[in-house]
Amino acid sequence: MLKITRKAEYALIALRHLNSIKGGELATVKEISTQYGIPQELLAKALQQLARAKLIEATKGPSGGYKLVTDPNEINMTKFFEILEGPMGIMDCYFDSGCNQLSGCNIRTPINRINDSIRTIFDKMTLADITY
Amino acid sequence: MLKITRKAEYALIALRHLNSIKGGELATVKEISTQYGIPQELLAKALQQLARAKLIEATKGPSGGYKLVTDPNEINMTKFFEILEGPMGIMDCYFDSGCNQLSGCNIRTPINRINDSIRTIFDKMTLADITY
DNA sequence: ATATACACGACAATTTTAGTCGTAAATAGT
DNA sequence: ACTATTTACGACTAAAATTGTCGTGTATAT
Repeated sequence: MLKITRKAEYALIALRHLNSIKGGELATVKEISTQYGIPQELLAKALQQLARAKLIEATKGPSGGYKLVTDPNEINMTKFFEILEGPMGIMDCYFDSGCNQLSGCNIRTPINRINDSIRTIFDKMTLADITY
Repeated sequence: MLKITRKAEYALIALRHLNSIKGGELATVKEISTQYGIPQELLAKALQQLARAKLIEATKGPSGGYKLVTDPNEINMTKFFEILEGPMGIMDCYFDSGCNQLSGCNIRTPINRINDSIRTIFDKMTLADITY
């Protein structure tokens, strides 16, 4: 429980990698997947999502690849995870309204407090922090 | 991602229910599952786990049921969740050693920081807090 | 005895996650 | 123009985890 997905894990490794390389340099999916032992296609999908969200930028063709185009201080982990996985909450009722409890849920309020605490942690932590 | 399981959710509802009833009174699985619209067998399993861990106590036979036998202030959420779900970490490498990254994982340290932060939240939160 | 309630392993169904494949589009180099 | 490289992306399959069910057994109050 409370696990992050591999896709998110892979994406985080890749982001950190992109953050570590110099200015305008690009890294390809192939390079990254080989270097860290990550399934190429799965990583590709994750990076495509990050590219759609404008965190990174793609260049197609030979000598293409990805580069980071957002200030690492601006990329917090809530945003990052929600790009890849959708809404982040320990229970769906944090976002959804469709709850089929019969006589009223007795834990919604405390669950939401836990959720808020976790979100705060992820809000505060940026890619820059992940880089040390 | 970062979801808790239904079993844990159900168990939390039940625990809170047990905490809300007076002193020596018992509540049966059937009562609780009916009242909150929870699958009976699944709730039964969760409560059996909590009973094995001595958080609650079972009485068999007619007029039997469960009651809380641990101070709600002593039941923190880390303990609670780990009874039901095993080790709590956003990535397995927080506990396992079997990691098949090739050239060394570049995110282990920050991941562990996140883990520690989350565990701290759950450590601090007890069943008593869940009760308001 | 009987009905009630917990104990528990085995099983089945469902959902989610992980990973693969095929095809298309852009582009650099020749 | 052709080729090799690289991203884009939907469809698909495989694997794993979660969720829910069933059958059987044990304890016990009446």
